[in-house]
Amino acid sequence: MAATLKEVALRAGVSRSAVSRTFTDGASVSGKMRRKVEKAADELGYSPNFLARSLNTGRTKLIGLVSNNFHNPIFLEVFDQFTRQLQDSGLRPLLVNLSDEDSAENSVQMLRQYSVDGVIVASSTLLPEFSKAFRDAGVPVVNSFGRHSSAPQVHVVGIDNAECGRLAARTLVERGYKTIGFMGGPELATSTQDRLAGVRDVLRDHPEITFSYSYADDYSFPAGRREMQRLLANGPRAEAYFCGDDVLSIGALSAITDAGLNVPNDIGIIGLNDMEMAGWENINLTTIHQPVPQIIKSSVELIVAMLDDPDRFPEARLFPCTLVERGTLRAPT
Amino acid sequence: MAATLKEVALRAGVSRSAVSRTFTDGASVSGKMRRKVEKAADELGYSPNFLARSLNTGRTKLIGLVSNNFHNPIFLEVFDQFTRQLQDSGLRPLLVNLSDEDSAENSVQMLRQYSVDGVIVASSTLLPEFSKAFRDAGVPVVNSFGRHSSAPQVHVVGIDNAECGRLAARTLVERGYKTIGFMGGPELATSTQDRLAGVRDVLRDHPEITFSYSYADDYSFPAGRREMQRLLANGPRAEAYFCGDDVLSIGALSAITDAGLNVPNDIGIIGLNDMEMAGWENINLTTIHQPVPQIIKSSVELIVAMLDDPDRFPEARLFPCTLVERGTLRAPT
DNA sequence: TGATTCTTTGCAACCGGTTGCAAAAATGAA
DNA sequence: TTCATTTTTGCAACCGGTTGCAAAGAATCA
Repeated sequence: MAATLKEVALRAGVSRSAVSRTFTDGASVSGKMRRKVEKAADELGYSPNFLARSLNTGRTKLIGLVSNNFHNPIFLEVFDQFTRQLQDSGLRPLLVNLSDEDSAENSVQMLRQYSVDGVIVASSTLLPEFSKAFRDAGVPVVNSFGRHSSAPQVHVVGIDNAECGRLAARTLVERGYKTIGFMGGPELATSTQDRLAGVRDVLRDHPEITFSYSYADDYSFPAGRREMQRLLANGPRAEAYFCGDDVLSIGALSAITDAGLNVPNDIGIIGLNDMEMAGWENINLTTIHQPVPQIIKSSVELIVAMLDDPDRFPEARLFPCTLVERGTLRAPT
Repeated sequence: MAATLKEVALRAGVSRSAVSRTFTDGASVSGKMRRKVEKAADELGYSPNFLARSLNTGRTKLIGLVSNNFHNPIFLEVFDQFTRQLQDSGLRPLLVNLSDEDSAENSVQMLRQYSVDGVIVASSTLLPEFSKAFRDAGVPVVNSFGRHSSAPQVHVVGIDNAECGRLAARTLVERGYKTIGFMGGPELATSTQDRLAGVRDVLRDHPEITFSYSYADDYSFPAGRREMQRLLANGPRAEAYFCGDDVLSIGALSAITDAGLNVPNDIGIIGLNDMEMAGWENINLTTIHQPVPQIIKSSVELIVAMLDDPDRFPEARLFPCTLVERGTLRAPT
C-alpha cells in the first residue's frame, strides 16, 4: 500500500540515497534535487518508515509508559499529561498495563524487543526492582511518582513523601486536633511508610497528641470506605485523619457521612494528590497538592536527557507539595 | 548493548537462518540445532528485534489507540480494558492523545510512519471523517463508542444511542414523571442527537408529558453543574432529567443539592455509562449501564480479524444497555 | 546396498531505510 | 580558460532480521 523509498527514487529518476537525504534533517541535497524528490513523493503519498529508519539510527522514539494503576482517577490526569508531554518532545508512548502480576517479568523483555528508547514507570507502588531491571538491560528509565532515596539507583521524579507527612501533621496540629489518625495506603508501599515517618517526626514534639495508624488495602474508594467503617466501629476514633490519597479520603468521607457524622465538625479529613475530583463541589476535599504536571514535565525532560547520555548519574527530583484548603478540616483555631 | 542474531549465529557456529528459524514459530529446525542455538542465545541474552522482523513480515503488532477523552473518569476504565485485551491478543497499544486539535491531521501520518497494524479510535465525539482517514490510507480501523449507522463506512462498536434514549424515556414515564428534561452532552456529538431522538420516540406517545432539552458544553463535572444551575435558575424545572453521561449527572446532582433540593424527592436524575464512580455510596446514581468490557473485547476481536482481512466489509456491532437502579430516581408507582 | 523420499541446513536476496566514501558536478580564484 | 576547492550525487555496504531455493543429510523402502 504505502509507497517505499525505492519507488520514489525510481519515479524521480534519482538514487535511493537522494530520496533518503531529502527526508533526513541536515543532509546535503541541492534545491533542485529536493524539489524533484518531493514532487515524486507527493504524487506517491510517500512518507518514510520510522521503524526501518530506526534500524540504522538506533532510535525508535518509542517510550514505554508502564503503570499498574488503572483504577485511581488521578491516573487519567497522569496519562493525559504524559501523552501530551511525550508527543511535544516527538516521542511516542507505548502503553503497558501491569495490573496482571504475571506480566511484570515479560514486560521488560517485551519493551526491549520493541527497542524502546526509554521507559517511564509511573507508579508509586511498583517495586524499585522493576525499574532496575530496565537499567540493567541498558534501557534509560525514569520512575515517576516513585520513592525518594538519598542514594537513588534509578532516576526518580516525585514528591518528598516524608515532607508530605510532616505537612499533614503540622496542619492537623495547628488546627488543634488532639487525636490524630493516619489511614495509609498499602502497608508495603514505600510511600506509605515514608509519609507515616513524616507524621511521626512532627508528633514526636507533641506528646499531648494521641496518634494511631492503620492501612487500607489499596488506593481505591471501597478500600477507604471499608477501612473507615472499621475505624468507626472499633474503638475510639480520632478527631482527624490523614488519608493515603484522595480516593481513599473520598471513600472514608462516605463512610463517615453514612455513620451520621459530620465533616469537619465531628471528624476532619485531609487527603493527598489534589486530583480534579477533590475540587468538585460535592466532595470539596482539603488535601495536599501534588504538582502532577511539573513531575511529568520533569520526567519527560529527564528521559530526553538520558537519550543523549544513557549513563547519566541517577538523581532524585523532588517537588514541593502544598496545602489546598477546602471543606473537610476545621479552620485554624 | 543487546545481542543480535548474527552474534548468536557466530557463537553457536551456525548460519543466521538457523538462529532466525529457532525463534520463528512453525519453522523447521532439528532438536539438536535448536538446543545449540538456544544455549548461545541464553548466554548472550538475545531476544529477537520485533521491529526488524516487522520489515519482512509486514506486521508490527502495534495498534494505535487514539482518544480525545482524557478527562472523563470512564476512560480510565476504557484504557485499562483496552490495554489488557490488546496485550492478551499479543498486540501493543501506541497511545495517541488527540486533545490538542492540531494533532488530528498529524496523527494519521504519524501512525502510518510507525506502521501500526491497525487503529482503534476510542471516542464518541471524534468525527467519522477522522476514522475514515485511516481506512482511506489502508489501515484497519475500528471506531469504538462511535455512532451507529445503518450503512457504516468504518467498523463501529458501541451502543444503540437511540435505544438508550428510549430506555431512559420509558423508565422516566413508568416512574410517573410528568415533566421530563434531557440534559445532553455536546450538541454536535451524534450520540447526543441520537439519544434525544430516542427520547422523543417514546414521548410522542405521551402527549401529556412536558418535555424540554438543553446541552452541556462537554462531558465534565463543571459543565453538568453549570447547566443544571442554569436550568434551576431559569424557569420551570423538570421533575426528572436524563443526563448525557454519568459525570454530567454528578455535576447536576451537586448543583441540585447546593440549591437545597433533594434527590430523588424534588428532582430525579438518570445518567448513562454506569462508570465505577456511579456505584460509590456517596453518589449512588441510577444510570444506564453501557457494557464497556464487552464493547472493548469486541473491538479488539474485530481489529484482530481485520489483520487477516483488511477489506472486511464494515459492520456495526451494538450492545444492549440496561438500567441500573440506584438512588436518584423515585420508585415505580 | 542403492534408490527414493523427507527433513534440515546454508546461501543469498530481500524488507525499507541510512551512510561512508569516492567520483562527478558546480563554484571560485587566478 | 585552467586549476583548486567545495558541494552534490550515486555506489555499495550495512542495520537486524526473514525466506525461497537448492544442496546436504537422514530416514525409509526394496
